[in-house]
Amino acid sequence: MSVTPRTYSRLTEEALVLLGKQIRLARKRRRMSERDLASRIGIARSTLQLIERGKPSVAIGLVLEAATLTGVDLFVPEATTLASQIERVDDKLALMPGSIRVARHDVDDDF
Amino acid sequence: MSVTPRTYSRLTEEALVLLGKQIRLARKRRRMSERDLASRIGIARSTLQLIERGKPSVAIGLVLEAATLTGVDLFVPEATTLASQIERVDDKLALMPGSIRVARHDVDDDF
DNA sequence: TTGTCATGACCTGTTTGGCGGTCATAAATG
DNA sequence: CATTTATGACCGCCAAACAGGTCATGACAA
Repeated sequence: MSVTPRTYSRLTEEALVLLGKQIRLARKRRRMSERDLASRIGIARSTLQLIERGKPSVAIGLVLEAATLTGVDLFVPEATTLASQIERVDDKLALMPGSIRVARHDVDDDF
Repeated sequence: MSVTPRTYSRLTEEALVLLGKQIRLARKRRRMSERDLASRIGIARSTLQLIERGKPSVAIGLVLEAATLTGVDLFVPEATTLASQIERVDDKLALMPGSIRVARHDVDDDF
């Protein structure tokens, strides 16, 4: 008993709640009922309720699917496509060492 | 058998892959090994690997936690706090009808 | 008002995600 | 070079997510 219920950072929880509320708002803007959107995504209505409530345990794919189907943009504030962003990150990743060792004396950087 | 393996929209899959790669890059920037970051988040290394690979089935809370702990900003490109954004969405939600009915003749709007 | 339907909050059974482990390979260090 | 460690890719197990209902309440339409 008493299984230490995983904790999340404040930022994570807020982001989750915000995303859920945005989806809920977008759904209503499009005049879709919970049942409508849920069946459109291919999930149960109970799951959509968890998503709109911002529950951390929901599979991220289902949440993003709800977001895209309601027109909530995840990232991409502007015109840049996701694919191009992936390429940019890939380029940067290629410049990084293949595996990471512990720093000898000092800690991390972030410059 | 053959249980129709759930499909995701292109946008969802790309967003997932991008996010995973960004986390991976940020982790390396901070010179953390998979083991380091995983234990810091409180998850198994195998789970972090799924996150960095962009698997849709991972719990969204774990992914966002990995993002925040590595310094990848989800939304909020600027200074606006998440809490203030939540309030703004709440205000808009308050103006929406409590329940959504089907449109009489035509479909949705998006104005 | 009355009828209809959306929502909120449950609950149960089945499925599957996440954990913890192993092993081989790759890559960094000395 | 040799040594050490990170990474990639597996696998089995068990708790938990998700599906799919039910019911009460509330909100819309007519």
